[in-house]
This record gives sequence, C-alpha cells and structure tokens, in this order.
Amino acid sequence: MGSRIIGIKDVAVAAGVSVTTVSHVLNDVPYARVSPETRNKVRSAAEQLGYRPNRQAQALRTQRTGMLGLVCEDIATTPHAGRIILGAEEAAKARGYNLLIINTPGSRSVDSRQADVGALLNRRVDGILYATMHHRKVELPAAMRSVPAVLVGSEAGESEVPAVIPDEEGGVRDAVQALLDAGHTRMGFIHNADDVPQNRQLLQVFRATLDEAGLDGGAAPVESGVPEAHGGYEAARRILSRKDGADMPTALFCCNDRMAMGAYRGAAELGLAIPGDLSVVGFADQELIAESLHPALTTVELPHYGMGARAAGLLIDAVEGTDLSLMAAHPATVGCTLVARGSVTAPRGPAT
Amino acid sequence: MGSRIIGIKDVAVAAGVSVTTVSHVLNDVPYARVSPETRNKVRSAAEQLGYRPNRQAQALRTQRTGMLGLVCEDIATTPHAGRIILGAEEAAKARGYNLLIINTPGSRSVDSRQADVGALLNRRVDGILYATMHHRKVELPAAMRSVPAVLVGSEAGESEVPAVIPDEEGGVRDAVQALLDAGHTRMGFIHNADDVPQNRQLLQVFRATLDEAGLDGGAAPVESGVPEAHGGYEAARRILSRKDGADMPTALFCCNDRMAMGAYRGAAELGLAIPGDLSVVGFADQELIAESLHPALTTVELPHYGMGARAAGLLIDAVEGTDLSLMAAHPATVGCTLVARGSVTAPRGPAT
DNA sequence: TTGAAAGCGCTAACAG
DNA sequence: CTGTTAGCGCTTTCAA
Repeated sequence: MGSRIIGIKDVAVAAGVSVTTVSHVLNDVPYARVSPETRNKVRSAAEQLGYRPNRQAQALRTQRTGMLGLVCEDIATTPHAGRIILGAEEAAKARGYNLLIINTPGSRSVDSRQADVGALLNRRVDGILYATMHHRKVELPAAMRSVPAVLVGSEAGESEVPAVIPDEEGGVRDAVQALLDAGHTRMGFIHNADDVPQNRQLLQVFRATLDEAGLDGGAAPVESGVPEAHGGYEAARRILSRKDGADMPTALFCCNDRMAMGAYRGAAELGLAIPGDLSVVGFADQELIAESLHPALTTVELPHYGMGARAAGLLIDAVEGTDLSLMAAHPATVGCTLVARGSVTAPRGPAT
Repeated sequence: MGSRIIGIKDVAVAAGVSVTTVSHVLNDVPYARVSPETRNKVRSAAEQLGYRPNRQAQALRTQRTGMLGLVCEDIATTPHAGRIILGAEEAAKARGYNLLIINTPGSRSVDSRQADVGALLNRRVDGILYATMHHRKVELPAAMRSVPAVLVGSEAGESEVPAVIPDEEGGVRDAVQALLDAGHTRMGFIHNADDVPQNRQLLQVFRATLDEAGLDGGAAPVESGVPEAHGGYEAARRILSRKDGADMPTALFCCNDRMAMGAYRGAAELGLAIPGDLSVVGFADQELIAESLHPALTTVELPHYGMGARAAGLLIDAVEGTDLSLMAAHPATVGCTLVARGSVTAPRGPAT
C-alpha cells in the first residue's frame, strides 16, 4: 500500500513497455500495431494495478470531456423532473457520456442563468441540454451558443437551437378518439385557466378532432378552472349542471390529472358514477394520481423519459459532428401515449 | 474572430503581465502581493477577452475537480428524486461544487453498480453521494471507499460510511401527537404490508407514542394492505367496520398518502365524513395527492430536499478535511414536518 | 512494432 | 511586487 494513485506510467513499467503502447492498447487506437502478447501484458498489468484512466487528463489532451451539461429550469421541482433526467442520463451513459446537472431558477434574472451555464462551460462540457417544464418559448442565456445545445420540453424563441417537445396534439387526438371510439358524441372540456399558449392549443385540437369526426367541436361545453383538484371540481360541476337530459355530455376531457381528480368528486356529488354515467380522460399530469383514483384514470402520458433520451441522443450526435441546424426550425417531437385505465366506457343508451 | 479559445496566457499578454500574476489575481491567492492597478488590469483584460478558466486543467493541476458524484439507486424513478437532487445541487453550488449524476439500478448486480461508481472515480470526483429511496441497509460498491462518501436516505450495512436519514420516528410522533392534541383517544393504524424494517418501526413508534400518552398502544386496531390506494381502502374498511359504537376509532394514521387516499374512499362509502366523523393523517408520500384530496390531507413530509442539502454539505466538509468517521456509527437525521391541512379535527363528542 | 517527447491549460514553488 | 518554470496524467505526432 505505497503509492496511492497509479497512472499510465506505472502500468507501462509493470508491463515493461512504454506509455505510448499502454495508451494505444487501452484506447484501442485503430492504427496502433501492437502484438497480441503485448496487449495482454498491458491489459493485465492495468487490471492488476487497478488502473483508472484519469479522464480529466484525457480531456485536457483531447479537448473532449465526455460530459454533457443538463441545465434544468426549475425542473427539479416538479415530479416529472426525474424522468427527463433519467432518460437523458441513460441515453448519455449508453454512449459513454456523463451528465453534469445544474438547476437554474427560471424566475431569476438571465444573468443568474448565464452564470449557471457559465459554470458548465468552464468545465468544458461537450454540449448542453436545456430543460424546462412548461412547453413554451424560452429565452436562452447567450453563452450557450458556444457549444452544441438541445432544448427539452420547449422551443427557443428566435434562436436556432434544436428542440425536443412532446406531441401534445397527438395526445389530445388520441384521448378524444378513445372517447369517440367508445361511442361518445357529447363531451365536455375542462380547461386550465392559466393562459399559456399550450393550454389554448389543447382546446383547439380538441375541437378540431371533434369537427373532423363530423361533430360540432365549437358546441362542446368548455369550463376553466385553476389547474388544481378544486378547479377541476368546480369546472365539472358547472359543466354537469348546465342542463339535464339529452344535451348533457357523457364524457369529460380534463387538461390535467389533478383537475380530473376534482372532476371525479364533482361527478360523485351529482350522483354520476364513473365510468357508468360519465367517462373521464385526463392529460399529462400525474401518473400517481391517475393510478390511485377509483376507477383508475385513463389519461395521456407525457413522454418525459423519451424526451430526455431523445434530446441526449441528438445532442451527442451534434457533439460528434452531425449538423442539427436543419432541426432548429422544426422541433423533434416525441409521442404521448394514451394509457387506458378504468375511467372510459361506452355511454349509456339514449335516455328513454 | 480569430482564436477561438483564450487561455490564461492570452490574458497575461493582454494585461501585460505574467501568467502567474493572472493566476494569482483571478484566484485571489491570499499570499500573492499584487498592486491594485495590476489587479484591475488583469481583471478587465480577462473580462474583455471573455476568459473562461479551464477547470479541467485546474483540476489536473490541483488534484481537485470540484465535482461531486451523485449516484442514485433507482431514485430518478420516484417522484421524490428531484427534491433530493435539487437539495444536493443547491448546497453544492453554494460551495462551488457541481454534481455529476448517475443512475444505477439497485436491482442489477453489484458489478454494474461498481462500474457506475467507477465512471465517477475516473472523472476524479472529490466525493460521492449515494442516494437510495427506501430507508434500509444498503450494500455499497467497494470502489466507493476510495473517496469520501455520504449516504442519503439509507444506512450502510457494516461499512463506516456516514449517512443522512429522515427522522421518521419524529414524524410519526408528531402525527400522533397532532391527533392526540385534537382530542382523539382511539386511533387506527393502516399499515404497509411490505415487510421492510422501516414499516415495522413506524407501527412501534405509533404504539409507543400512544402508550406514553397513557393510552393502550397495543390495543389500537391495525390493518395492513398493499401500499396503494386500494390497499388503504380495504384496510380502512376493515378497521372501520370492525365494530360500531364506542370502540370505533375516531382517527386513522396511514403509512402513506396513497393509502390515505384509499381510506378516504373507504370512509365515504361507510358514510363517514372527513374530518367530521373521522380524522386522517398520512405519511411521507405524495404532496401532490395530499393537496388534491378533499379535504386536503394532513400529512408528514419527508425532508427530501433537506437530506440532499445536508448530505452534500457533509460530503463537502469531508472533502475539505473534516473527519466524518465519528458520524458513521450515528447517522445524521433530518426532521420530518407535519403539514397540517384539513383532515384532522376534534372527534365528535361521545355517542349519546 | 515500439518509444521519446511535445504539449493540453493551469498552479505553485522558487527566483528575482 | 512580478516572472520563470516544472509538472498534473494523458494522447499523439514523429522517429527508430
């Protein structure tokens, strides 16, 4: 137990070769012509000594750190954060990269975010993943332009940074289609009152899908509320007590699962059983809630893991030379999946 | 736009001084004696050129990377992951460190986890944070012993690795006390049927707290179920339909919030209003659920953020020379907070 | 087939 | 007060 840290030199000595040879062997340098015996000697010496290549030193020499920066704008605050991180981490690891993670408050000044990105740049990350929670246009720290970058979950304003976003439109279509397929023709829409573009779009797609099915999307009852259980509760009560009889919707599309949870309660209070009297689909929010509800909520899952993985893959492509500039204008989109659980069934036959 | 990357040398030239001086100024080396004018010249030259110290090079030279490895055992899978990561990240950042994150499947072989830790070691992280989700003894990859390490959320088996764990015992006591304070004397315990030590302990503490209050903890009704909403539902039904009248519990302690959610439904079906007829407290699970329930669930919050921050702080202390070996035998504990919401109130007066 | 040697960008003795 | 210089551990010409 003498020398604490052993380097390539120690391996070279132990194997009776030069450091060059060790480097060639251990890195499988293609043009290196080393005899098999020598290779073995080197490898076993390295193993024996427990040699750990110092990636800092390698990086200094090769100008490649093999590290990707993941800057999360408030992301680690939401329950979905972990999935994005996990997706990015596994995709990165699979290609030999590691993730340097940094949280940056989106609320704070651009300067503070600059500094966070700067820290990553000082560490010479090969590229940067910039993740945000709410799918919207985002203003990027200027410093980011000096390395390849990919946005996760939102698009950049005017810049030409490629982005990976969820295909929410497809998700809404799938959800509505599931209701249509079950035989529903009158469905209500419970809207998130937060006025972000994303939310407006959900409603548009909802209506368009109805129109395309030959129904009147514009006529569908819509109510908004705060994006919490009680907002959903109130909105549901309003929709469901508008009028009785033939016009009452037999299904509800809720903009997020918490609101759906509230809708459950609203329906229960009005004596409506789910899914017998009322089918419900949720959207993109909380798997945990969806599964815990009774009956379990059929909902659309946002592909957090997939977006993380996809973005990391693209970023590595860019780092390794692929030109992503074509992608900048046209974000990559990853599909949402409709998870069918127990809250959708066929509507009751027309009232007698 | 000639030279792309500018180094300390460029700054030295621009400022008309030597690299030593630049290094001294930029790093605020205490024993360096540099005139204020020179300092200014250096600083503005650096600023001007947009100089970014190359931390890889610094690290190579100083043998300190300023990076902490965070290995998460399956952690990024759970919704709590983000809070631990966030806590660790912010604490690290505050002291000038960054986090290299790596997910490692706890289910897979020790070898695979060794490899993950190895990747961190190759990058010469200054220390390692090892986080697990379920508070239990954990078997650590041997390689970890070569750098300072701190466990988050679980204790090590026989090794002498310091750990940071939640004070669940205190959390249970607080919850029971809240019920006691509200005037409850008969409370049921809804147990997680998973047979992990943690769960057994919760019940013990529950009983002990009751005993200490002069009640008979052993007599409290206990029912177990799978740790999901339906498990809680079934357990609640069993407890609440055991017998009527004076012996029926007026409050329920649930081992996690999903089970509490099920208990709500069970109570509702039996015609019991919460909190009027039945008070409920949850434990350590899902803030999102707790807030969305109606009435909102009073529950005990596990200090994920705090554990992450605390662990990072300790690790950095160790990295910077503090001896943590005393701590190894005695894990640091961070308190859980009882979040009072709407599910606890005084019991109804004794039945007429 | 293998080895010697020149740096990657920076810090820290040691000299002035 | 400031500058020279020797590495940190590794890769990669270039030469043998």
